[in-house]
Amino acid sequence: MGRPAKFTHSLLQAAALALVDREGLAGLSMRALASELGTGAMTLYNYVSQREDIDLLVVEAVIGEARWPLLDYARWQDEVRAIATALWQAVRAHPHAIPLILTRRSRSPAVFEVTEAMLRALARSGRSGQGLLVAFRAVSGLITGLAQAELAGPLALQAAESAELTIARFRALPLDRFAHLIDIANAAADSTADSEFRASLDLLLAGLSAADGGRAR
Amino acid sequence: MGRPAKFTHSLLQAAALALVDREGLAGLSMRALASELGTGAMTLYNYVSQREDIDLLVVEAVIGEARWPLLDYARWQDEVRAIATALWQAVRAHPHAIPLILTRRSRSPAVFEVTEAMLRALARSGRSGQGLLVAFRAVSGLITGLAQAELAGPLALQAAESAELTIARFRALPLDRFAHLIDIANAAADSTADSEFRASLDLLLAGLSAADGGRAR
DNA sequence: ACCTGAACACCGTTCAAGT
DNA sequence: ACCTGAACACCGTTCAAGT
Repeated sequence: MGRPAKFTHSLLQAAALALVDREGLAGLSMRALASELGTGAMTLYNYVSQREDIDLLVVEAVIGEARWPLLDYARWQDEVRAIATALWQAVRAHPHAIPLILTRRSRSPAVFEVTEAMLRALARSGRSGQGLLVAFRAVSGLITGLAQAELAGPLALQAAESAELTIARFRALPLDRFAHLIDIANAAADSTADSEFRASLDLLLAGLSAADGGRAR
Repeated sequence: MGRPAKFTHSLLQAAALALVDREGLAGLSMRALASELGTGAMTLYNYVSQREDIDLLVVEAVIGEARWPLLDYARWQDEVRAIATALWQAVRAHPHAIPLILTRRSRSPAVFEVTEAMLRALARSGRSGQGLLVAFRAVSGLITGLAQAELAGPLALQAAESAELTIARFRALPLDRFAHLIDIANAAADSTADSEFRASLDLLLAGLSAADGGRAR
């Protein structure tokens, strides 16, 4: 007989994202999420079939936050930039969730919607089929790759380390063997993640604009 | 008094990578790695200080496998492509390890060496400082981003799913709302990850070649 | 110095039972 | 239909003790 459900899918989603934002990824367990909702762990299995599904809810919540101005962009490059930037900002607003976004394949409507919007903008360059696929791979690869670089690349900050300390560590390397690494570590000190994202996206857009629309492939 | 050590750092490393390759990431636990080496879990703590260090050993092992021809590349673009491709292939040779490479920050000599080599090649374009940093972010972001796309992007295969089934799923989407998504899903069927990597790297290299070397930034 | 078993505080999930 | 506690097979790690 129809007992009304105690929770909803989107309630779990919101609670899971809040928990990750507050406690970090290690704090996201079935037991912790359940107690956040005032129930026992097994209750969650009425809404998801496995732990992994909770991760997907979080990914969907983050990507679903991406919003960009719905204008008639005169240049397709500006439209691509607007969508890419919106995704970048949504991801960066939830740094603890980044590993999930990097490693979980989501097939939620929110992901499909933003993907299609990005493809629509890229298609205005005259691309379709494999040319469009490659352009999409390159742009979305750059977004996730840049988010990843800050999280885990050689220049990423150690957990509780200041930027100064990171640079100091690089300055301690042998100058003759790691001259360029030391150079960019210094440059990173006067730089922001946002400006690096903007500039590297511009590099890729220059390449996308120069090519023939991928039709020759 | 000096009892000889039973294992070595690099023995752990090799065993950990072999375990991940064979059993997947979920199979890499302190207990499993220890029993692989014929000892108890606690013995490992004589070589690493925490579980996380095992992950770093694996990342280092994979990146350390990158090898490229040490030629006098006439064009810096070809040198960048050679190093980027070597990294790409090393990563793709160990698909189970990809989530670790995406999420663990490694500061091992192997990572520093290949980073410096990449920077040396990129610097030949006339870049230094922030221009070099951005070029590096873009190239390495593209490598990890493309590896990630195959693992977890919207077009990634489900765990045990055939390419045909993935495409069938996309074909079932409403054509009017997801026309481009369906288009690239079809294109992906006639494409390989290697060719997509090559083509998207070429797009970025075109952008890097067109720009002024980043000195105007 | 290096090795290691017992024990502790977690974890996801199966099972069986409740309404 | 939905809820839930007990129990099971894991996990990383602390502790204390061995050589």
